[in-house]
Amino acid sequence: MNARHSEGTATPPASGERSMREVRIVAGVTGPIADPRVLCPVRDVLDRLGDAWSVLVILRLGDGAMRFNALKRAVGAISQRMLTVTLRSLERDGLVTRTVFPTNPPQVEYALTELGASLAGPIGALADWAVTHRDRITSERRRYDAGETDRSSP
Amino acid sequence: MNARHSEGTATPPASGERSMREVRIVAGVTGPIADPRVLCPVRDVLDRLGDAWSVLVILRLGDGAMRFNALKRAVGAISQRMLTVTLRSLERDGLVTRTVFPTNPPQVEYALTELGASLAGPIGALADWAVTHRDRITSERRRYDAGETDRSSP
DNA sequence: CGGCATCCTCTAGGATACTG
DNA sequence: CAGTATCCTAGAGGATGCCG
Repeated sequence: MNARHSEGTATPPASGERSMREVRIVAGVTGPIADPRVLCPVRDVLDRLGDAWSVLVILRLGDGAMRFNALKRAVGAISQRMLTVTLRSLERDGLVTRTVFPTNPPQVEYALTELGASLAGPIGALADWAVTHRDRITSERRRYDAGETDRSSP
Repeated sequence: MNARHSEGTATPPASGERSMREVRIVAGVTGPIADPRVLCPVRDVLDRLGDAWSVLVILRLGDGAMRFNALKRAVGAISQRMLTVTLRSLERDGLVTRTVFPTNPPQVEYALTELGASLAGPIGALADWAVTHRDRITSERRRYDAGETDRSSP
């Protein structure tokens, strides 16, 4: 057999949870999208947080202001270039402040703005979901990879 | 002057909100990261949702099961290839089901699983944040781009 | 209708080296 | 210390064409 069944048709609105439909409306996804980069608030945020390092940097700055190299060590495998690029873009969006102390050698401190700190909510929601469901996803993934022959053999 | 001040040092824990530090612990970001793709739950989810189309597809499927081409039309500017790729990977993670009806011509229906539907929470949180702060970000961005000369001229 | 397979492009991002 | 500049590669993703 080639078809995989389950759920049939619907999206269960779940018990006390928010409906995906409601979220779609809030997200402004009501018609076809011309360009994935425009007109969708959720995509805006994901463009902002979806890159490899932004969230890791934000989480580190959540503990308080840090200087460039300390931040680099704390984050880990990030390259100097990417830390610079990431911080610039976070600064541009008003999520992070950059303060230069004209000492010698120079000291530069980065810190979350209130706007940046307010991301704790959304990021926390993602973290909770991830922690709750990661085992499930891992097993689903294994199952899928195991039954791969279903797709090619009749 | 070259330094931009604000906030000084700390991350305000805000009124009744969640602290970024707590989120960091939940996210498992307690030591330096060797590879951004491993050991951080939040990064796992963002790798999953951060691409250009996944969330848009998920939001569409939130209204109920859809066939391939209907979904393609609904989403908009997505290419056939990327819709296929996105759906495969969502299916692999157990977020979406794929049901083949052996009619002629063939019909294939996609639907959210319960696991996929449970993303309404986190995605909703992102959407709310985005809608609330998008104007602020836009203006911050404009302000930054305007004062750009500060960085190069002494 | 619902796909693969192929080709081609463009960007994210690492490595390295130099500076105020 | 905290960058900037340059070079280079891998992978994301569009366009196109063929197939059951």
